[in-house]
Amino acid sequence: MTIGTMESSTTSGGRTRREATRQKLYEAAVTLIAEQGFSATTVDEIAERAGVAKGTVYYNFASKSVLFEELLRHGVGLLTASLRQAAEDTAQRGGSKVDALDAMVRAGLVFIERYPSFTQLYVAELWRTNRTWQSTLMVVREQAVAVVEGVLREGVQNGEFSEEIDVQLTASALVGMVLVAALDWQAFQPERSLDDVHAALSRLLQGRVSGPR
Amino acid sequence: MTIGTMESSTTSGGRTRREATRQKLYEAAVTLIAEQGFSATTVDEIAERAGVAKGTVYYNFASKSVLFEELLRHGVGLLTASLRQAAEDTAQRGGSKVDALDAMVRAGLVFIERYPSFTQLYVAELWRTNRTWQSTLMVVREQAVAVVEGVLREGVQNGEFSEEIDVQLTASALVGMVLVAALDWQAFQPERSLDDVHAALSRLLQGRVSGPR
DNA sequence: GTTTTTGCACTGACCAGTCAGTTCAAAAAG
DNA sequence: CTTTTTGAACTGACTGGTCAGTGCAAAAAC
Repeated sequence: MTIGTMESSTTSGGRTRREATRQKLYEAAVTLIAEQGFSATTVDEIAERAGVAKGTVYYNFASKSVLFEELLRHGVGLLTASLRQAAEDTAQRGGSKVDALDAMVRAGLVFIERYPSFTQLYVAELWRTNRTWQSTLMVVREQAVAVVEGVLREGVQNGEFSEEIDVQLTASALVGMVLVAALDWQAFQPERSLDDVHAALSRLLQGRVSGPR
Repeated sequence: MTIGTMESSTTSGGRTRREATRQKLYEAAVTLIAEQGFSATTVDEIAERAGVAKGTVYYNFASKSVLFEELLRHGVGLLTASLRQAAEDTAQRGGSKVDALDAMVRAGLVFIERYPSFTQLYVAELWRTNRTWQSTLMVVREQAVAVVEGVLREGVQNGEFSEEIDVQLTASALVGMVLVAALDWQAFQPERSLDDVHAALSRLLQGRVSGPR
């Protein structure tokens, strides 16, 4: 995706070049902001890491905040698509709703393994208040959680889940479970395999924690 | 602060006033940093919110970072104590390990309800890298998670939990479950009662999600 | 008399955003 | 095929402002 950048290609000029620059800026920004936070990250740093002049940042994005917001939108878009895909695939394969949740847990882990910095940054900003990009975060959160809530609701309807479960809270809790477990995995035991982590979470998800019954 | 005495250890007077000022500064800082993040929060703001002169901040703390670090230590100390208490009480009452976990979930919720800003701020900083207070965060995280891990381990030993569970990961996941559910609760449905939220999480914890038996 | 707080002026570093100027590939003209 | 023009993309020095931290004399608290 980012490689190459040999010109040619494209029908009408320059478009490709710009896209490549934006991509480089996203990648630079995501790492730096994950490490240091938004305010502590300077535009100069982002430009330098992307191998681009500062002016280029402002040629491509209206401001530092706008760059960040577009980054958020882009990233959560990827996650949401992936979760939806997982749920759909399970349904088509005739799997149960628990299977769907399990597949989504895995999709979440895959995402976090692939984009750890983005995840870090997202978590760090999500519950802040008074920030300009607050609304962007909300919208984007809504989308992702809605997928989980959808599966839970369907499960309640078809009798697979108890009618007494609190869909909203349970969805939050599940997201939190995966999020924190995955971040800890990446931060403190990155050598472990995804399957390994997934197995542990599966067990928890399916209530197979208590002893041999 | 440099060498020697200066620490005349005023038994009655001085201690209290200073302590009160520090407390005011903690409270001001915790709110502001939770809302805006560390870097975006200025020392002038903290002083103003605490109703104190800027010089006082520097009389009481060596720097902005030090103020923040001591804040972290102080806050997590409270949480850890509370979790330990919950586990202990359950044990003394002869409850099972699941009961202990459940009690700890509740203790966590109580803490977050009481100190939502601190929790926000903590989550926002925990997985960052390259920060000066990184080590403080780690130590402090270790303490809290260790309490949960302890209970899980005891549960495995006495046969209440499966031997196959991954203690470390499961502990992370449980912490994440409570953390995210509680933050969402505070942020998006603050009108709900603690009992309500606790009930929903209990259900999840005890695997009573799947249908009517 | 000692500790703590105040108020305020000051400094030096740092940083978001700007803008006049440069680059260069492709289109138009010759 | 060669030369000229065009304009989108990019550059980096510069500006105006902000902020952590200092210094200190005087007041307040103890």
